Amino acid sequence: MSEAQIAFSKFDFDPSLTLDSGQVFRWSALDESRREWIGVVRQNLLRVTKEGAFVVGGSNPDSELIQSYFSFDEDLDSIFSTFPPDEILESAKLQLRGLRLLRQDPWECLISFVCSINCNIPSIRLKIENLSRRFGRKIDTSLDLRANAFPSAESLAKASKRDLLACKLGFRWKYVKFIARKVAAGNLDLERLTSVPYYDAFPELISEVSGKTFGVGPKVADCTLLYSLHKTEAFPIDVWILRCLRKYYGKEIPDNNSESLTPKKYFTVSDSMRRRFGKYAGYAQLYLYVMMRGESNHSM
DNA sequence: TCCCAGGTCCTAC
DNA sequence: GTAGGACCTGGG
Repeated sequence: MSEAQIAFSKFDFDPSLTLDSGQVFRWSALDESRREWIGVVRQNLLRVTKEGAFVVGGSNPDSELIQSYFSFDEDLDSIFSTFPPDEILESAKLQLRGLRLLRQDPWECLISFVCSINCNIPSIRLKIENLSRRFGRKIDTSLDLRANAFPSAESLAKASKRDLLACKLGFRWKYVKFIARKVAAGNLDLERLTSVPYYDAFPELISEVSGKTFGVGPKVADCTLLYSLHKTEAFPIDVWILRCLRKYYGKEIPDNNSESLTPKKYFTVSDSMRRRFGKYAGYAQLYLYVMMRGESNHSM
């Protein structure tokens, strides 16, 4: 095994909770104990435990990249101390100690959540794996397994409908291709959004064709902003969070009995949660989401 | 065989 | 603005 790039001992970190939280789809547990995980981070293959990360394939990333990926620059207790008194969140914090928000590659994250549209988690993973195997660069590793980096925007922009369908993208193929072309052409600069405030970055991510949105709606945009660009004000609303809010924060949800989530309602609910939880609302979202999945025992 | 899934688009009001 | 249906496809 390679030497540890970075030791995690001084950080509040639970690999199982973090890497199987639904914010990322490229990690697998190496055994039943779920203590060791293997996954792709940009061009590298990493083995991760509670104690540290080991590079087992690809180039040699500096430890800053890994620190940043796990957001070790942020202290979870300090973040929770910014929330208003909240029994539900306090309970989630106790249950989910060591769950961290990641800083993924924004391009991969965006396409991953496009792949998530009307899909369950195993199916999302399959799509991302298929795309990587077919279009991504192979990662050299001494381990007895195959690993590929996530494909570039250029390679997906050039991909044919036939090839994208072969990756089991279904109707999402046209969204992926459209967004890939936009990024490859330089009309959407995701890295630049790192330094752009949440409210300005959000509309830039919503892709449009002649005035109409196409492929990236508010949920996918918010997931990308939160899980990769680290806009912690983002509060993605999906069916699980909606169920959670109805159950615990019912008063803040307009027309509480309707299942549908119109764009206007999305912003109303999301903004209301941003006002409630503040600058780190996205951390609250992550904890509430994982708690809800755990309650229903329906994850994976 | 049928039903559902970390949404989004389209159409008809 | 809003509700309701369609959408590819793998897995229960």
